[in-house]
Amino acid sequence: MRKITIGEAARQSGVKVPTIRYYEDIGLLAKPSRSEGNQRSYEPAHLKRLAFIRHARELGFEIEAIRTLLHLQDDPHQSCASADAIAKARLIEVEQRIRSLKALKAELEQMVESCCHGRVDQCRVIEVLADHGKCLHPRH
Amino acid sequence: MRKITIGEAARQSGVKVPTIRYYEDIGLLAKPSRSEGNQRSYEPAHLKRLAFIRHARELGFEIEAIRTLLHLQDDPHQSCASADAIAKARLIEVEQRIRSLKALKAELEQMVESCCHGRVDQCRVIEVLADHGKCLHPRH
DNA sequence: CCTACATCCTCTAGCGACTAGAGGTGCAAG
DNA sequence: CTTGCACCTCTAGTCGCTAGAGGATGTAGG
Repeated sequence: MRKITIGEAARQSGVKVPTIRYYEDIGLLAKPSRSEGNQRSYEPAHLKRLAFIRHARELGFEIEAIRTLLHLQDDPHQSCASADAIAKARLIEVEQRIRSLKALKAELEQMVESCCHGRVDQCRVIEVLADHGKCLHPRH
Repeated sequence: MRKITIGEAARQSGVKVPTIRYYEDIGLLAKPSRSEGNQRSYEPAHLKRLAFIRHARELGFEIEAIRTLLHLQDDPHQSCASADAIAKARLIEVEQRIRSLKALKAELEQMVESCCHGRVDQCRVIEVLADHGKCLHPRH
């Protein structure tokens, strides 16, 4: 049998040991069997699950979304419309976030460029922060 | 005198009432005087401060960075190098975040496009999540 | 067999930046 | 005078972990 310890599972999956225990606590990862000395003993199925979770987290999916995706994966006869919807929602979020970060970037660039490199009372950085009206775009 | 209640300060600054109290708790906003009935009573200086804080939060500065920026603002003879450094650091963060979100966006687009719109067992969305190797870029 | 040491166990508390709710008081209009 | 909103304090919850205490287990070398 190819059972491994939590430390080894962490190494192979790239998910930290306390995080693996946390995922078990919140019911995202099935409880593994235990060794005689009460140590967790993981099987390949757990590792697959961890890889899935890690990948989804890297893509910014929330835990609850991942829970749904895992349920979908477990029931392969279901329509994948829900998975599609979750991914699309995430895509829209990411697109919005990029747009708003780009606006921020422009604002910050302007702030930094116009910094007087002198004393605070002439500093554009502080000034712009104090007065939203001095921004490039009134809404960001 | 132009003293206002916390509710009015919230309306004028766009910062929610509990958040204003929270800023007071953590020492970001000076304690206002109180009315006879123990209600907070804000002056224009508080509103300016709140506007500054709100604007900085919108630009994604952390509370501790804002604390530093506020200290700088209070001492206008200081060099603005620190303010400059804080803004530059934030700019770099934002640029990195944009880059990584763009990579995510590409990944998600591919996932969504290749969704079979059928059953889960043929679904690319689930499949890609389960297998990082199917990503556009091995590192995202 | 003993010792050292890494790794494991459970449990609680902390992070940042709020947000929600309970239970009570103040205040202004009808 | 009562209704009803806005205010007060306090505690606890959110998300997704992370850190640390205090103890048990497992393994490698002597």
